[in-house]
Amino acid sequence: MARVAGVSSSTVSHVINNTRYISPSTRKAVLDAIESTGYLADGIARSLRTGTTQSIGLAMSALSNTYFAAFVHAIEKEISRSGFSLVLADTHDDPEREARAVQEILALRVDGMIVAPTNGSVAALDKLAAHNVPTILIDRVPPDPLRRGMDAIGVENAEPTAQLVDHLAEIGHSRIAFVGPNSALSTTRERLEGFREGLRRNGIEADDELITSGGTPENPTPARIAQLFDLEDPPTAIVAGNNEMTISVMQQLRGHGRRVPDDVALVCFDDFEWADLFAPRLTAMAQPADEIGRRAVQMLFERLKDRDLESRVVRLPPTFEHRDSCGPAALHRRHRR
Amino acid sequence: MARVAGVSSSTVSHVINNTRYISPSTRKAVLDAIESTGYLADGIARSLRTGTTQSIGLAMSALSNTYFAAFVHAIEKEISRSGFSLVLADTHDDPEREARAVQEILALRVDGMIVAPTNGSVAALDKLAAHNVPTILIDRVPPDPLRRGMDAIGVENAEPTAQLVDHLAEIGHSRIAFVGPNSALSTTRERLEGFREGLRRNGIEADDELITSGGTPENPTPARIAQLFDLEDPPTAIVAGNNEMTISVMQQLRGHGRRVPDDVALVCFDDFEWADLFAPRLTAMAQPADEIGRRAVQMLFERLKDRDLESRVVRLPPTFEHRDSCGPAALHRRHRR
DNA sequence: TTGTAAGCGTTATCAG
DNA sequence: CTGATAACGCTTACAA
Repeated sequence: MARVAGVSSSTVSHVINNTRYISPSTRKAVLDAIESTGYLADGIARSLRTGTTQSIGLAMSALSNTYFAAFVHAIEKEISRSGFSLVLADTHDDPEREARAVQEILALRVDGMIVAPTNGSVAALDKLAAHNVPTILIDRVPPDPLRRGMDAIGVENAEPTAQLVDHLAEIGHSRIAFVGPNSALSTTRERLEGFREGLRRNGIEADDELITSGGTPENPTPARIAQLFDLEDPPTAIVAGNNEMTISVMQQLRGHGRRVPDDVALVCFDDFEWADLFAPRLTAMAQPADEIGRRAVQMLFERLKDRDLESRVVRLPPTFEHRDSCGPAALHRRHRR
Repeated sequence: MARVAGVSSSTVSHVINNTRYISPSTRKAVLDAIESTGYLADGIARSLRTGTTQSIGLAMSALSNTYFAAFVHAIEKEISRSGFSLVLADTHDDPEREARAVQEILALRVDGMIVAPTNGSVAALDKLAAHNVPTILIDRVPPDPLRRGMDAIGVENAEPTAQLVDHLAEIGHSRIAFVGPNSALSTTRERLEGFREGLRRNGIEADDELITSGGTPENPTPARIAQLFDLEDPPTAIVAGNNEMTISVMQQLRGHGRRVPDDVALVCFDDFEWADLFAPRLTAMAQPADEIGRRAVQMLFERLKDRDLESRVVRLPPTFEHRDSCGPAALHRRHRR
């Protein structure tokens, strides 16, 4: 390549990177040679030399969960704005697969990482910390103090879930169920806590029969949800703990021939893009997924610039999308204070 | 690293890769050293040396389009099964951004690529061909002969779309509109062709007023759809050309106060995971996205093994999901032959 | 204004 | 059975 332009390799490097003055004539010669040969600098060799890959890794159960798609979208957009590339690996919310995913991504020597930790992900986080890779935790904000060099960003969970319960209580429900995903996730724990607080402050006694979260191979989520309807005194309202659970609940409801909102009220954490367009129009707590993704990337870039930044934890509020999966809006208004 | 284990760097390399016999004692010494230092081989240096990165690139408008999420999911799963990593870039269905995306991914020296070409993507494909990167085209199968070293996989478009029209004609519709995405995409062209064939074979004259595809800045898709309802003789049935269009149509329908299926029948190309659970339950042509994604990866790996393979083009059939967005099923049966 | 040469961390060849 | 050493394709002092 240096040969075809008739110059030295360092000159080529300098014109590509604009890193020192080059006479117009030789610059043109090099540019022409690049054009004609279709030359593209080898990022691998460059990375080996400079120690930076201009790429960042993303590890989450990104693809099984439609809600995460919005995250990935926002993250990709923000990253590519800076000319960085995105390396993606799915953790399937399993600590072991997560560790493997992180290991693989790390081998590519990404400059930074964004991880939606699956609780029990000490192995993966330890590895990240050991290798001193700037990391942003997203969605699930661990309660324990953050490791050095890590930030976290996610949504508020407890109070908004309590508000969902408030809403159901206001319109007269007291047999309220909670259907959550994997109970080891910090988001689930916080939402469940909010659920209990909601019951408490509305004077409703908690009934553990109405709380189900996580699935096991022997008793998977669908079966757990179905059990709710076989109770002697079944729930009249359900709080779905996330996107996936909402779908699961709807499936079981259909299987049992119950309609929303006529037979049972449903509110959910996480919104759907199409929630307005199809019936039942779900009343939901909508996460600002776009902003969370965008800010996660920004925080990462800030940390890339200054690796000694203090660890930061950011919580963003979700917004209450009031639709009619708890019954027609008119009915609610009647009950409101 | 070699020092801490008290051996040479080549020995370390050989124990990591199991590439020649090492005495149990030294092997143990090396393994211990790896363990204690948390050493992780530098993939960058390795790649520079071996010329393979164990990563493959994916360029599609992956994230704006929910339907593609299923592709990405399937692709990621299949790739990680082989221990490869996934580098992702969004093309936003724009040739220029696509070229940039491909360039960036190429700089990372991925071993192969999967691309959902945005028609007009000659630049990107030329670059791929010039750099001799094994490439699989997915979703949009170009009609022209494939470049050397490229395969293509996608769904059948024309006949299935004609079947959608058959269905509408059978239950008595003759004012049938087609709402398609970007008309430059091969999928759109094929589906539109199928739409026309469907009209033809059902003895319905095509009315160009009822065909809208692609949006321009001056006349975006929502406006185009809205115009359909302002016609003197508006459509009584609509064929949505993909996922996104289905949502757009539903939005406009709501804006105009028309209900599905009571006021207008709707069928669509592309299915939704939740289509069974919410009303209207959409009658749809469901793509085997999982299989397409999986086979795309398999084809790529085959080509990685043998770069002189003949170019292959694979078309998979979608399945007709008959639900009730054209009116209750009973009504249809009455009209069926 | 440009060229020379060292070195990034591996793997592969060749000796021993 | 293991160790030197060259080479992968860049960037960056340093020299000219």
